[in-house]
Amino acid sequence: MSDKGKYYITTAIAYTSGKPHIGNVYEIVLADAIARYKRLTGYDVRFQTGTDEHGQKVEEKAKAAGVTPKEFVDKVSGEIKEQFDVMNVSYDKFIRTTDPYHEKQVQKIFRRFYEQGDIYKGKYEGMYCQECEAFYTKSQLTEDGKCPVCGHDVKPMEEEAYFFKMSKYAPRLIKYIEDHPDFIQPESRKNEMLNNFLKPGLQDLCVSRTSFSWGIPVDFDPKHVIYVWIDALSNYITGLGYDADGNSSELYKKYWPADLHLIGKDIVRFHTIYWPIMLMALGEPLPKQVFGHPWLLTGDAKMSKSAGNVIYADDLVSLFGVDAVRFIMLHEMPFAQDGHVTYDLMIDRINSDLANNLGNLVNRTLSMENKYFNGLVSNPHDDEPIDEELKQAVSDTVRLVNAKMDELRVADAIQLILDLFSRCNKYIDETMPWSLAKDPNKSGRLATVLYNLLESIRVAGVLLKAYLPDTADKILKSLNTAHTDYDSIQSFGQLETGITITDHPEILFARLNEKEVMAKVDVINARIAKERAVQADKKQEVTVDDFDKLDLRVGRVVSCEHHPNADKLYVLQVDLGEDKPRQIVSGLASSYTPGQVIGKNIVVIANLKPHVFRGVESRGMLLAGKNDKEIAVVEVNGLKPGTKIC
RNA sequence: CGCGAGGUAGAGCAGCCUGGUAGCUCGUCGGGCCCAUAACCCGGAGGUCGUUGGUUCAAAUCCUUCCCUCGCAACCA
Repeated sequence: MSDKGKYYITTAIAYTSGKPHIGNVYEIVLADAIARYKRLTGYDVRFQTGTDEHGQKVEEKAKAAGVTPKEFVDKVSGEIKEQFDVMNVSYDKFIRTTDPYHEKQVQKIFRRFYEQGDIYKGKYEGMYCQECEAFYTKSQLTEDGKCPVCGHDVKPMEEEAYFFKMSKYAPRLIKYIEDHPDFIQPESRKNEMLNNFLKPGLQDLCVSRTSFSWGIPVDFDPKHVIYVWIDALSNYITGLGYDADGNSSELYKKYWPADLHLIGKDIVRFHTIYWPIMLMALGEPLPKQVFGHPWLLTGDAKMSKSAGNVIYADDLVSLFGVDAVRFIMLHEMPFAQDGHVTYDLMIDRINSDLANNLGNLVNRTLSMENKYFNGLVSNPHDDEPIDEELKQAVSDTVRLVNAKMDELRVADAIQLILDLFSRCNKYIDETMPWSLAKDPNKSGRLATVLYNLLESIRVAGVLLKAYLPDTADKILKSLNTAHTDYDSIQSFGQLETGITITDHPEILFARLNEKEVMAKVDVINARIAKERAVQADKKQEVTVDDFDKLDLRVGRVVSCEHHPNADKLYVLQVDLGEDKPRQIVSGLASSYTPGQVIGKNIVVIANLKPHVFRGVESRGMLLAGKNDKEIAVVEVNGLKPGTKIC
């Protein structure tokens, strides 16, 4: 096979805050399909993924779990790797930001930026509001210099931090982006970056923190830890063996710059602005392309544990098998728009595309070859004009798949292969082999027809290696062919004659019964709900004294209006049996109309410290149950306003 | 008027950049076939392409009005 040179592809590294769901895993599978395709077509591919393990969130989660941060990330990084591995992903390197080599290089990189003047020690200045315990910039304050939220006085406070001078490199970056139209994909994101961030002017980026300690320390100023940007983004080069002192590895020299950074659309900014600028500061070449892929959603909602719609890769694999899950992930995702999956849809697609179209085609073809020729492949070239259409479809598919993959349109590429299987099914109807078999004089024609089918299947099988590797192997193995590389599908007719195919055609994808699958899904969902409940209950124990501090009262809602300045808030007047009603601001707008709230007998925390929400004071808080979708207020009936609750 | 995406047959989507008889998959109805995993092949029904106005010989496609949905931001103590 011709050597087309190197191809370095990376995914974003996954943050070790918990077990990743299929939305997270999708990115790795997409990268895997691209990596496998590039390998198939003759590139020397290196594919890197890994985990991002530092930061405040990890520190807090570890504390809550009662383990050290390192113990915590060791566990979660392992879980993440399992989720990747279960998808049969062919990465060459799994990097962790806690790897000693990475940590050392990040320190060196940071120091180098500092020494060459790109990073300076500065002060994070802000106006601090004690009431809100929050920082505000001067421009955020009210006209008379008060806190924009609560209206109290603020005082200047400063915190020491290191900053990266982003603006220095901005003109070069703008030129680079404009000169390389393919650098940011899809193109809409390119405009977003230029118009929203680069052209208005870049702010210097704060690159260190003192507020937590789980991170790589600045070696010359150890009370600072290096913040996520420099730490996480550097993985793309440290994973190859980059050395900031100039002793980079051969691997690095061979593979850098990256040909493709595959990332989620939410972090395009970091990869197309901060990362390139860091590379400029290091004097290293920029990645050739950054692709911000869309999201994989369940139903029409983003996956989240609290919403109860999480789906994990290992569960799906246990239900459908690896290749079916890979197929769903790769095929159901549009190029630039979020993809939606549900169990219904998955069952539907697996049945129609994989079982009926692909699986059945292979099965019926192999069966006929066995039945009519004992599996012995021959090609007497008893050709007819109709065959040309099939052969044309085969060579078109090879060519078009390549074109789609060049544009990273993986779903379209897979669809082309499915269309080829479909064309083969049609060819069977056109030629009617069972009918040829009845006439001994047409044996040559029959053999030719079956040869054309087997060869078409072989070509499709080779192409499938990138997307459904196990299935591709099964197909090619059952044909017993030795011709399985990309060169062998450049012209029709490379399938050997004289070979014997398997006499036990395997069912590649069994048809799924929706009821059976959904029963299993219920079991899985119950398990996930239980896991969630266990986690949610993990609050610190309190004493009766703690509870007694709360003054809970029955209140009757007298009126309810929209907050003048906030969509989700209502302003309620609540009768608590006092002289006059209390004003309470509450976030009920997403679940109730004002009319539904008025007249309700609710529970209010009467002694909560007053708080101002966007200019409206709230004196108390009402109790309500809440998940990601809806809110339901706690109601009591038959008690007078003001009644104490204990 | 905070930023962005989208509204095309019962469902899910393509087409829009580069105007020219509206397409795909699933479902549905009818037919064919029997090699195969009740599968495969053919055909039908079903859409005034969210709304208003405009440009044009011609608009799903370009411009414009309004409506709706979904992300993000703000805000939900």
